[in-house]
Amino acid sequence: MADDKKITKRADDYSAWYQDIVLRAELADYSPVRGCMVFRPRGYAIWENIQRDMDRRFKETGHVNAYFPLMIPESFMKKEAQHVEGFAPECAVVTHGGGEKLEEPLVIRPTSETIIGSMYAKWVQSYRDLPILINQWANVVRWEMRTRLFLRTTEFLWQEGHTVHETHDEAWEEVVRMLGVYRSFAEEMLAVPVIAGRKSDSERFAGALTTLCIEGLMQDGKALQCGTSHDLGQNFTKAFDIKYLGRDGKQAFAWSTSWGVSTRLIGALIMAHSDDQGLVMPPNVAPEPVVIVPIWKNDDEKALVLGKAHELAQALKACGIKPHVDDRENLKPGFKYNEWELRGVPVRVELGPRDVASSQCVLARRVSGTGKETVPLAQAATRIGEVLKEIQAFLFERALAYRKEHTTSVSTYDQFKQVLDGKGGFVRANWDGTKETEARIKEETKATIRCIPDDDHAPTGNDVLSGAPGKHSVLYARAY
RNA sequence: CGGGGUGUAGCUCAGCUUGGCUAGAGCGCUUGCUUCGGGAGCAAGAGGUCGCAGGUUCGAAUCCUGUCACCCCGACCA
Repeated sequence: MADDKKITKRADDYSAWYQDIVLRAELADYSPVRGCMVFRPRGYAIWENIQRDMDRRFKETGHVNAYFPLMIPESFMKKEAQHVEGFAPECAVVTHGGGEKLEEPLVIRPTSETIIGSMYAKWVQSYRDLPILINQWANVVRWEMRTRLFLRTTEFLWQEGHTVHETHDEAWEEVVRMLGVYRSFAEEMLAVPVIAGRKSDSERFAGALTTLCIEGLMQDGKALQCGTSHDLGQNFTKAFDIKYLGRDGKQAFAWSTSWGVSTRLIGALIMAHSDDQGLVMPPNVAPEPVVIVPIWKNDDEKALVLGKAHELAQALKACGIKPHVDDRENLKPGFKYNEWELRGVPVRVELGPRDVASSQCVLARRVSGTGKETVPLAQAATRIGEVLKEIQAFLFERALAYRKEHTTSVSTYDQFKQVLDGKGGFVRANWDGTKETEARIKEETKATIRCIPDDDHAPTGNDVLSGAPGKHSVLYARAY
């Protein structure tokens, strides 16, 4: 009843708010191991929903799943120069096993390009063996100095696609295709609008020629990278000797790609939609899209109301909607309402004796509400289906409006800094294409080039900082 | 690794300055009864080697030394 029921307001302390939401909605918890987190059932359910839909999209684009080992011989990591350099500082290394020191240490995968590359070298002989289109769902470990639940932890879950192609053109097509898959997934399922584009050289994946990405914008005005797709060129195929006999009878190195999204997406979901009342979940990935709260005073009413509640649940299941009947005895309905709101349930159905008597129920929505709505039981399932769609669309539109509001084009460095320190968000500016400018802006403002958007046009103006002719029109932001 | 903070019941914390009797509160938990349409009430109960290790003392949650852990803020990253 006192303050312990409240969660921190976003305006007061955004990080504390985020932490409150994750812990209070029981999505995750801290673990005994520093930097590692526990995915609690409600948080893991979101990941399962993400996996199910994304896996379907991967299969539809011709991919198959496989699984490669957690531990990678240390020497593999060293075969691609930039790759080692990029990942060495954050690798966990196993030095002992079976009570003995290992002859060669094993790296816990921070990503699997190397071990998968070593296998592909065996599997690829001829152009007829290409393309290879494999995805794996796995955990990876990257030693992090500072961690945040879902957004950055030492161990996290993800999927990594690794493909090999005959030509660079085909590989590039794949890179673009998968970024498109990520983009539509983020927008359709997570209701998070994202900007698709290309990373600058300094933000590129260690060992890639080009990294494409989707970037989302959170409610505190900071950007969050939501997925990446890499054109690895022949860097790894040369390092691991992935060669094929071509149509022309000559040996050639293949071209490879990799792409991934992680459980960080759950952090994006939370930060994009939730409010000061708690979690807000888009229906398409919510652990519980619909909760039915039965109301009763005595055993007779309980039997009556619960019976109807389960009937309604059946009707919803028949429509492909997953309902949860909250029949806990010891809690009053009012308490349950508040709890499910904190947990982000999109639609709550209230069903009491008076409703049963008049064959109706009451719908309450977590967002976009115009008060409660009374619906005849016979039409409830259909109506709930409609409301869920409305909420899904509403969340996307609201997030999109926020992003439009928080994307500002600037032509001077003063404006640039003013926007960053003011409303935040994406700042669109011309860039001269040099590392030096990028580094100085990062140094001075903590903003990085999030991406060179797909609609990059030859800029007419000059670089905001250096004043040199602009090469690209890019999006800057402070980022997670 | 630098700066700041915190370790006492499942959670949030009080007690420590000025050592002393059986270590407390609220919430949560268990049992029972009454409640139940927006965070229920009463009653009884369970639950703590006071982060850890030394030291001072007749006596330490409290004082001293050391140590560990975690959180927050800065330098790397999906």
